[in-house]
Amino acid sequence: MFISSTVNSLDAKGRVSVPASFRTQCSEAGFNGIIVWPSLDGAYLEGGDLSLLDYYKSALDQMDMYDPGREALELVIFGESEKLNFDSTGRVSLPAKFRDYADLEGQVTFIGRGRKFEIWNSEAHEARKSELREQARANRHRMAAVPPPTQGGGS
Amino acid sequence: MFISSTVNSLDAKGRVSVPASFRTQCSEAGFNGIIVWPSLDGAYLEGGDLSLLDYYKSALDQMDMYDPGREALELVIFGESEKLNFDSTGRVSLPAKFRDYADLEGQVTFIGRGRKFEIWNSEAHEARKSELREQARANRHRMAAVPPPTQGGGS
DNA sequence: AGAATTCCCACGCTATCCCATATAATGTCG
DNA sequence: CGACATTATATGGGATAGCGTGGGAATTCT
Repeated sequence: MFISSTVNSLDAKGRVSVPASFRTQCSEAGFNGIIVWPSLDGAYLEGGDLSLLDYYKSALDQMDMYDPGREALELVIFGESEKLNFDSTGRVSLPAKFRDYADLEGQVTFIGRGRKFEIWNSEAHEARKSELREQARANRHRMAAVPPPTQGGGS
Repeated sequence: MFISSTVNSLDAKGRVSVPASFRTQCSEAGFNGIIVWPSLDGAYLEGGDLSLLDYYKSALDQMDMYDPGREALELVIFGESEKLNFDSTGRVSLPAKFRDYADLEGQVTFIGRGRKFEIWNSEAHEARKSELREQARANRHRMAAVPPPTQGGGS
């Protein structure tokens, strides 16, 4: 799982170090790099490991082959994603189109989100943080309805 | 899987470079080139590697041998397709009928779609992009019902 | 023979590789 | 318990190889 946030810097060549914990995550999934795409929900990037694409592929394979919705999803999910390899020191180089889309320069923030993660312009992410916390407060009661874990010492 | 989009240019001789990642895809499938045909849905081309024809063949084999629909599908899918070899630098030359059909000249865009890919006049594709994203947003909830991938050690 | 296509080589750009350095985290030993 | 050594991580820059592109020569087809 991708957890925690890290701020790293984007250099003049468009390269950025992927947080070490994310890297081991991804390598274990079978591809020495990350999958990145522009988010559908705002000016930021989303990313994950290779298993995510397999996940989408099986999900889409269950839809009718010529469902227009499926076609649009395929084009956006596969067409706008990029496979970015790690270099020997664990960096990826972000294509210009991605940097433009998410307004990335200087400091960028990686935010773990479980199965995937987000990449933000650090300032932009700071700006939305307080609003996010409010929204989390307002919604937290909605996630109570889960059976408790089997006994064990809940610490 | 065919993922990511690339803009390449069509030269005066009707040649265009196939994106490198697509090329390795195709070569691994056993044919040093691509399969291309005019789309049934609009003024653009679709393409894939050799395995795609097998895929369609099995799909068609499940229909009744003398189903008129099957005949039409066979004629369109197999009859309109062309195998285009890569030259030594990874280009294919698009036949005039394809260039005309998809209005290709100057810049063309290859868009990965998982099992296959699309080839568009770059301007035409840019024009439909925002609509595609909207459609993807509207449909993404429909693909939620899939068991998660068998990822590495679930912690 | 003419036209079109395919093959081949050369160029420029960009991304990738590789090494060096800086900073932080961890471990070890007095 | 604190000072130092060692490892892991992040960053910067120069060298190199890969990719896309253009044009000429050889080949094929009609």
